[in-house]
Amino acid sequence: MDQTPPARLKMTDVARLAGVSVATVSRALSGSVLVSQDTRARIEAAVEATGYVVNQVAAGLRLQRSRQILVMLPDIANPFFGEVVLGIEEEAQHQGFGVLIGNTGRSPDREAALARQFQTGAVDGLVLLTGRRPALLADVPASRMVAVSEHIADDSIATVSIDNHAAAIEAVGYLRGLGHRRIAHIGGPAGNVLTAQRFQGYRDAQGGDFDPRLVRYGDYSIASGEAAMRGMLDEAARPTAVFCSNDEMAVGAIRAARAFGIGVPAGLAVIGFDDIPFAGAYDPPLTTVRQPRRQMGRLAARILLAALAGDELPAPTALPHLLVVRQSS
Amino acid sequence: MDQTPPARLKMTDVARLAGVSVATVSRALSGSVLVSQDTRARIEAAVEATGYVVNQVAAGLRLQRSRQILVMLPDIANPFFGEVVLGIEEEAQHQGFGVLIGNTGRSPDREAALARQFQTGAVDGLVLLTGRRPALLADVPASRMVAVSEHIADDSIATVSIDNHAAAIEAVGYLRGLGHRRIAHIGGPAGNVLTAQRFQGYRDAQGGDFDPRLVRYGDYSIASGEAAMRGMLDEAARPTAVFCSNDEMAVGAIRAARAFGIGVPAGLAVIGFDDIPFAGAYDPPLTTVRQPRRQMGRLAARILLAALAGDELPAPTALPHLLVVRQSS
DNA sequence: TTGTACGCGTTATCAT
DNA sequence: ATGATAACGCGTACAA
Repeated sequence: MDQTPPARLKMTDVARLAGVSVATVSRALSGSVLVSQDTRARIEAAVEATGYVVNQVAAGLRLQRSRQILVMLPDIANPFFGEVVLGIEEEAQHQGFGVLIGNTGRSPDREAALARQFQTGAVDGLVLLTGRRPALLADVPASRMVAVSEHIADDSIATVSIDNHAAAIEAVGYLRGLGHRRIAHIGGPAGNVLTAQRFQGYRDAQGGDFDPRLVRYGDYSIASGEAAMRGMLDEAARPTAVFCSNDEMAVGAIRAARAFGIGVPAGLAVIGFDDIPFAGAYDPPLTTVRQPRRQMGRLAARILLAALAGDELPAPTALPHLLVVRQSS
Repeated sequence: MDQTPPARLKMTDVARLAGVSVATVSRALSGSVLVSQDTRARIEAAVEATGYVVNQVAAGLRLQRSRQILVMLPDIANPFFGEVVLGIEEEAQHQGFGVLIGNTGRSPDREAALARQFQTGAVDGLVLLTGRRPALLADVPASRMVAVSEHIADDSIATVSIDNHAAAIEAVGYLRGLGHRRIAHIGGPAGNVLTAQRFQGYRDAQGGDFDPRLVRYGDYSIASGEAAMRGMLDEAARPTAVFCSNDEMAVGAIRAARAFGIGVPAGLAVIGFDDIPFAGAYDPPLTTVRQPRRQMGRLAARILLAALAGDELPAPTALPHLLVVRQSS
């Protein structure tokens, strides 16, 4: 039946229909003032009638930009990142940009493959949720990327995050207010900036009560949180509370406690981080530090798109976090 | 410092360096046989030395394709979709395609805005995780899209999914094997094909024990599952088990039971669907039907890319599911 | 206010 | 086996 695949129409077609040149159509469509009310109306009518849309690939070639941004993240299946992406996508789409997702799976190879996308002109800007700048992107100007959540160490990339140090102090301070002194900490991967910031907050809040034997590191998985907690419960001097660097590890800690016959919060108070959707539904509902993930994504996109348009990169600003107290503490 | 923003090099530059014409470079890079060992080596050396990569935008304009596919989904923050996207991305990247993510948020407006991307030439193909074909895409050939998880009603779009009817029968059959007869069902949004398939399986398994008062519908959220279950526990004749159409609603059902002082699985056996990462970590760990999400994504991408390359669309094949028995039943 | 014509970086056709 | 060159569809000097 549809013998002739309706041959997508081009600007020439619209021009012919409206009885003007392509230049005029182009101007009209890009909102130039250099076009009379009258002809503009005719052109718009023609566009309406045909359902014409500009070919972004051709426009991109001409303008040397693609109106696409790439989000690089370690694990899209993680609910934390998902919600951030939602915010990015919201703002990007609002400004007429498309969003590409690249999963690194924490593998440098995948990272490199993705970075190549950047070189091919398929992408104008980059949002980094990986906590580091891929090696291949060494020569891409900082004004074309923005980092979310994790500050990127060695350079001038704009960053959107909360004040992790303050959030950790607040969480641990809350536990101390409950009377806890032997408070453990399960952090993210060691050596990472984010991990260091939260650890420092924990340490500062603990002050003289700080005990290095109560600090472990995981990889943000439930299993790693459980393993870390088991390790500490095996020791003679057990903690009475634990501050975890994400909600998954907090769940792991609770499972470990349970395995030892320890009740939560009676025998062990637990605080997580992020407030993923499941945190409030767990049993017991998790006390946790909420990050404004959606808002972080939106802001990151806004900063990046502004930078692409030539604006200065803003000084890093921390978004507000919120300690959500539930029944695990 | 870097005064001259290193002006991305083009094929011409490589050609000059290798002492050949652009045509030859293009041929060499696309693996044509029409190029001698010798010159190919020289070209490869030049590429290596400069780090040149083909400009996909320009190639796309010439070839009339973008090597990008768009994944449309209702909610990227949902772990089910996240894992499917992972599979899609894996296969796509393997074949040199980029993946764009479009979040509809179940809003027709967003859907339309996304669909426009398709018309602009920015995208070659489409993966639908939304359970329906957007209105705007009425004239896009079915060979340029593939649906995952939910069969799309009215037409010939290729679909990748499990056998939902069989899976429901298996889940409910398992409960019946445990001696349950008053088995409730909390389904997804009413009117949706997927919901109907699982309901039908439930009904078939229940046979003469089927009782329409034990069927409710939710929106896949924890809250909706909880509300649905509360409704049934309020009634005189309570169910002794419930089969839920996803894990979130199963968690909601457990919370409702708890609020009524009913233990799980002692007072109420619960089965979920999907086996999201949290299912095994919940208390009690959830019995659930596992869908091979990653594999579904990979297969969908493979089918789509094959179709874009001209292959026939395969007949719908169901991927294997797996009833994972844990402690909630 | 509008039109003409060139170029964005590739690939494919046609010569050679 | 290689080279010259015409598209691909659009935006924008420049001319009118």
